Amino acid sequence: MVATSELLDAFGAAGYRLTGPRRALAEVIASREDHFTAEELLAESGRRRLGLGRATVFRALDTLTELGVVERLDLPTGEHAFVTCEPTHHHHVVCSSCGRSTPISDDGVADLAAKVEASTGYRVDTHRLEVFGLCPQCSPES
Amino acid sequence: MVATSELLDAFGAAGYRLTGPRRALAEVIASREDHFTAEELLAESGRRRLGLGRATVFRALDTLTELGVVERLDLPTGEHAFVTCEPTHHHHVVCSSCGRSTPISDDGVADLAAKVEASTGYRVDTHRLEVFGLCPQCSPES
DNA sequence: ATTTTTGCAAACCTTTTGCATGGAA
DNA sequence: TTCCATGCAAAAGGTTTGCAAAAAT
Repeated sequence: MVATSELLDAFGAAGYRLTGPRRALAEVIASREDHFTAEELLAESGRRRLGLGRATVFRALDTLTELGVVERLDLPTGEHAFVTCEPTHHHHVVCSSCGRSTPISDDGVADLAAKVEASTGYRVDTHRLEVFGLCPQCSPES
Repeated sequence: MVATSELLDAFGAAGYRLTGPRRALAEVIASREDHFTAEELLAESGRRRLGLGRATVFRALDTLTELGVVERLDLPTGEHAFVTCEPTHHHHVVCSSCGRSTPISDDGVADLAAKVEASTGYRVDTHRLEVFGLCPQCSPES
């Protein structure tokens, strides 16, 4: 969950132009609070008559991913989805029922990386953690 | 890294038939010590004149994944790859230079899952950790 | 004016499916 | 002999690309 302006600022700060399609897309993304696929954004943009081209959506997602305001997830089903995120958080729990996602701090994971270095001898430089489960709203006893 | 027979046993134990193509594929997989994609197995099977069909490779990988002797990875590049693994280990460090992979015990990760439950209220049921780095052989100072 | 960005459509790549044939049990 | 597994080729997804037109700086 991120404001439209944060997405636009990310484009601006990195020297990308603030075009109509990018503004439109930023709004579509900001209006979602769970994860989304490129195809979903495309469909939504069609519904709202924003007329975004497929290529534009993919290119923008790519850019936003590089800028760190969006992150690509690989769901257990193999689908590629995206979530918006603060540049400092690096992981998410995603609800397997409603798709909502919540950031997790990287602390524990960093420790883990250190352990891995110690036990395997690898020089770790990237990691990706994806946690799936039921969010409080979707839990049976809530 | 896994023996051909382990792969075959997995098929057998689960009630799948031990067919020629499955034997052939098991050997191709066993001969690889790093991760591999479906396409690579296909290419290798072509080179060895094993004549495996594309569908067969995908179906077999799917089955082996369900049986837990193979695991699907999503590399940072977005590629889908597979590694063989013992059914009890659930994570890997993979070398970004040579592709070799080493299993990591799940211990620390399980703790992490508990922390996540506590801090977010999610009921965690699956997680996926992928760690990337340089293996000892590919490290600059080795 | 210059350079980036867009949309379109086609190309691409990977994975899946339908179905008749072949092979295991 | 029965049912599972295979191969083929086509279909289906999802993502990328080339290029001329449009928009931002």
